[in-house]
Amino acid sequence: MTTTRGAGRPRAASRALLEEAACELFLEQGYAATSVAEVTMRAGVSRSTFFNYFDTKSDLLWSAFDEQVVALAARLVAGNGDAAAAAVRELRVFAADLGPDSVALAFSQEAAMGLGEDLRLAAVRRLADVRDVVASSLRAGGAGALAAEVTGAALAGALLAAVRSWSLRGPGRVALPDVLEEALSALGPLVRPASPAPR
Amino acid sequence: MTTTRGAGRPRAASRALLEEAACELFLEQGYAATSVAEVTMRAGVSRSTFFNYFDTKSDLLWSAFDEQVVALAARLVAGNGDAAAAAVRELRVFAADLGPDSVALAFSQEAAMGLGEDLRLAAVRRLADVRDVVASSLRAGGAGALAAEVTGAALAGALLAAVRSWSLRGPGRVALPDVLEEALSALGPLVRPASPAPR
DNA sequence: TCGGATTGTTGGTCGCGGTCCAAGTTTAGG
DNA sequence: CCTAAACTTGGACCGCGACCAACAATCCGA
Repeated sequence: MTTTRGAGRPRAASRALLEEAACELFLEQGYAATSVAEVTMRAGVSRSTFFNYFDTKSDLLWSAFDEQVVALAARLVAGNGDAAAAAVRELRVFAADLGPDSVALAFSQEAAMGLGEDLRLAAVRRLADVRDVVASSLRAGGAGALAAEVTGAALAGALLAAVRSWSLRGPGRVALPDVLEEALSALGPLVRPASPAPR
Repeated sequence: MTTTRGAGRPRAASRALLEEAACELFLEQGYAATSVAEVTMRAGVSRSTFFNYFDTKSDLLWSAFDEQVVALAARLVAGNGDAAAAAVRELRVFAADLGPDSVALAFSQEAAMGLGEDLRLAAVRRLADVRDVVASSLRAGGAGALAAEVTGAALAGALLAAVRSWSLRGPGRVALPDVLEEALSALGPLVRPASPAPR
């Protein structure tokens, strides 16, 4: 615990290494048809090692997104002022910070082949993650449990729909924050008061 | 192909049988700690047979809910008038028709032990089901894909939050439609215009 | 220079969910 | 009575994820 790296064997594998190998294989054969074992084969690493870096196969596609989720959670614990407004605001920086990484791959696969149930489930799991993070923040802000969960689900649904639409149109063609604004506007006046014209 | 049931062996092992056995075991040992094999053992049926009646272990808890989802989908294909209003309206009959069945068990388990990731995933899968059904209906009604998905997610989120809250307070103590109204009201003016004061 | 202590990697085993299939059993109907 | 349809069964199979005891590489202090 000195500063950066104490004693010990240096890491032979890395998340990035596994993600690259996985992306190649997913593009070649699709997500469902690729096993964790194959990924680790190509990465030149044992299967056991995989689970030192990821909890789940689907984390390979969503790791960038998941990072943003924990960052969002961290930002929301320090909630000041209107919790709902804060949630919307922080959701916007979520969108701004999320790069066109492997997340897009998840949905591009959905476009190519009829989205496997696995992918659908992995995506909606993230929706629940965001919903719970937001709901928890709203509850801390004094909202009732039911209202907090509903609002969280609505906002999370907007975020995920935005990410999906953004990925499908090909990231780069549009900016995620813009798509998110469009998604939020579909939520109607629920969120409008919090956004003084996003420009 | 005469009228209703052609020749053949009648279904001896009914869904109800499996559901009952499952409920017992879930109450005894919890959902995660109960395997499909155990359920079929108690039901006096082979494991293979289980998958003739259910696609997934979690279907045991959610079969009543799933029925309402297909009913909802059926009702929404015949969409007349404002699709969004119709969605809200049909969501209300969804809530009215959903009895306090095994659905409640899913969430009561969540209350007892710290909800397993399995349960959480099963629940959010239903959210996605409802979202997609609603979104599909809205798209058919002329809404854009993004807006349809967002609205669907918001409404589905409200429904699931309502079902959860209703189950946790113990069904019977409150009526699901009432809880749903409360959940919808958290969505704000998005849905208000469609409900001319429910009762 | 040597021996821990620490940190990662490996192979292996295990249980479970879910799929598939070929064979067997029960029923309706000609 | 025979056949064809509907259903059940056992078994094999695969992949995910958990777990664990051994092994390897590195750092650090004596």
